[in-house]
Amino acid sequence: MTKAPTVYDVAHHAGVSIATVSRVLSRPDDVKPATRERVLGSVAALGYVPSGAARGLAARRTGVIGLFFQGLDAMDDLGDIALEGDEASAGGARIIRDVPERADTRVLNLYFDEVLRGCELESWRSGFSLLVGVGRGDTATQTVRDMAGRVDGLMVLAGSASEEELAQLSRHVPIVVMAGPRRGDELDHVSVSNAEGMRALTAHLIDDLGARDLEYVSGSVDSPDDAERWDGFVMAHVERELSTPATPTLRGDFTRDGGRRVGRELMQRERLPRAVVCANDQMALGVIDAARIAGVTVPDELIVTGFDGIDAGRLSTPRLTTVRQPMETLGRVSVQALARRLAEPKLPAMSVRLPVEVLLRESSEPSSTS
Amino acid sequence: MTKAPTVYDVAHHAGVSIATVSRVLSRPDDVKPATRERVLGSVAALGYVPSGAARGLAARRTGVIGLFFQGLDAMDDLGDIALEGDEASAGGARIIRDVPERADTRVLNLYFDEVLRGCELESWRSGFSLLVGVGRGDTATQTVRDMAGRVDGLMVLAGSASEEELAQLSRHVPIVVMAGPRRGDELDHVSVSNAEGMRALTAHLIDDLGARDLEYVSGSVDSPDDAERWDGFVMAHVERELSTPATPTLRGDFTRDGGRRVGRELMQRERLPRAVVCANDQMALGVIDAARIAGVTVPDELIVTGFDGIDAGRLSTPRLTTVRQPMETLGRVSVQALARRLAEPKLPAMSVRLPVEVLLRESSEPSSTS
DNA sequence: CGAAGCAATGTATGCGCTTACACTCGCAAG
DNA sequence: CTTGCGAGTGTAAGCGCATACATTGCTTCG
Repeated sequence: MTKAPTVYDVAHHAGVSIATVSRVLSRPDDVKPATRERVLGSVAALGYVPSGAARGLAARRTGVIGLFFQGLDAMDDLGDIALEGDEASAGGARIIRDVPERADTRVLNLYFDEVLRGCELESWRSGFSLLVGVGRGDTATQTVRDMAGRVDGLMVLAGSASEEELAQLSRHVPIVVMAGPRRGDELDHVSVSNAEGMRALTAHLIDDLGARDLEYVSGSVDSPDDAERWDGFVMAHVERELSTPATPTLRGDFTRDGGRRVGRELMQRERLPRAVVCANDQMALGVIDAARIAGVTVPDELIVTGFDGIDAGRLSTPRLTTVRQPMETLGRVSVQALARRLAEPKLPAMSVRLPVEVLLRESSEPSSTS
Repeated sequence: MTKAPTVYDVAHHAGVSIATVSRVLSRPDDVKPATRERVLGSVAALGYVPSGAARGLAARRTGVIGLFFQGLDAMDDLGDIALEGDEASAGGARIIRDVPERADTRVLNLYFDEVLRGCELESWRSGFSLLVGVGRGDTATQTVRDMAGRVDGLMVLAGSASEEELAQLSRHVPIVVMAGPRRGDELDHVSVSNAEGMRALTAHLIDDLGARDLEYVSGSVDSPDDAERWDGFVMAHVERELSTPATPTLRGDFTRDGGRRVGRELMQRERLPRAVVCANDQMALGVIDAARIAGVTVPDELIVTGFDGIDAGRLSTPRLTTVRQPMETLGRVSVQALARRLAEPKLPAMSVRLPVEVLLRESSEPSSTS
């Protein structure tokens, strides 16, 4: 934490000019081996660490790409965590009998975790560092602009920023929109076959399992993902000349609790639908919770399906039939798209649509499979 | 993507000097309201985005903190993902009958996901951006130095970088070591009560459940976490004047597959131990897999316990008894520690030790609880 | 033996901002 | 009518690096 050495210090120590130091660090082959070794020796001796800011400023690129997304709702009511005093705090272990009913207070955002992991992975492979930013409420605009000012390229999860905002920012840095519908813009898009997946799943329920009365549980009116899934649901019906309401009748909020609530409402009906098709896995798990409490067996009395393919659905009982999104792949491909755009800025805008997998599991399948 | 406007452009457009523009953006109150509005108008009109690099260089702080960790093993053999052509690729949906036995090829690193989430959360709350970097093999040193050069502070997951490396880097930026044992260094540490937790769990198995012969499954010789957990295991034995081997006899590799392998070996013994205490959850789940295949019931014939408290253990059947680490809290507290260090650089090195929770669930408890 | 060419290194400029300091007012106090 | 002062703004000096261009010292070839 003393004053950090700079190129000048290293140059002086090694008896060369700063240009040579810079070259040793960026294009070592342009320097005579003897000098190179000497410079590297000085670097090590002084503990020199190049300033990313100065480097970025001079070179006009930073080697950092950004990932911006909307924060979790739960972030709002997040308490402070006391940072203990200067001395080591006690630590310790508490024993808890963890019965299944204990409320799960943890904030889960499994969807995004996987996307993030894909981004990390691919950033590493491509030699970029990854700057992760979450926006929340009114600071969101500020945050995303700030990020745009310090990265070479930006990936934005659909819905995290307004289109105008993105359009403006895209004049500074290339932007890849993730998991959103392709708009009439010039941005690069990487998305997922939401409609296709939901359509295929719905078709399976109708054609193969003979279900006729299906209910759709939506997560949020604003979510473009949800809208596309609903479209797929409707499409499968229309193709078979079956009718659906104009808009989803059951509304959750993408959370397990929301699913439970919707499930409870459903269980009070005098007649259950054959299948409940949920816009995501968490809500589906919630519906299954409600069914279990009401003594309704899944899938015999009620088929429940989800969307996303999170781990929790693979580990639940019964395991959840779902449409698995390639979330990690989404992250990876987005980074690749960005890398490509950076390499060739004048390519026309591209739009990649990733295929999904409909995973048939016990929450929908006849028990023979189990 | 045209040439980006700079302070000069904004200043000219608003008819002020660049200093005023800068002030409007950093300390708005120092500027007369009328001028401020005019400048903000120009900013909006030009779509000005300040350069993070220039800002960081001039101000000597960037508002970015870094999180560095060792990459996943699976990163090595990671195939390429084809980025489709310029036109929209087909997308689509494939239907798959997902029987339970299907291999789980996904790379899980649930542990780190939660720490990362905690860091994100708290960074956002503290007004920092988070730069995430993974190191892998020989590029690790390069990566971490690079990060050190562009952040105000750095959090390093224990074991991701050598102590000398950290000592050197800490002369440039404050460093917080996460989840590692406190060394005799001047770095700030945030860690978790590994030994305490394992000791409490082991004591419970011995005292309350009457287990006498316990086996410990270690994950890696190099892991300081593992070493501490082993210490706790031994401690509980020593306190009761029971003996243990000098070093763990069963070795997994922290993966579920590794746990399965160890489990298979165990199942071939003529006499099973009463309990298998695993150094993490994934291995414990693998051991349970092996037990199920061998027809051994958990917990009646064999008690299995894990460590970490990942979701998969909460959702498994039977649910896994484990020691839950406050991983998200670990991330959050680390950010706080760093923020505090940045605010008051000359504070003495601090060491925070977070408490853990021993979660008793059905993989260890008599079935009456179930 | 001299000119040309090349490899290796040095010199000097500027990237876009922050900030110490200088400066200009307008106004209250002397 | 000065002087002093503070609010508001401008001037200018870097921050630490990359890089275009200049320079140097060799080698090579005519």
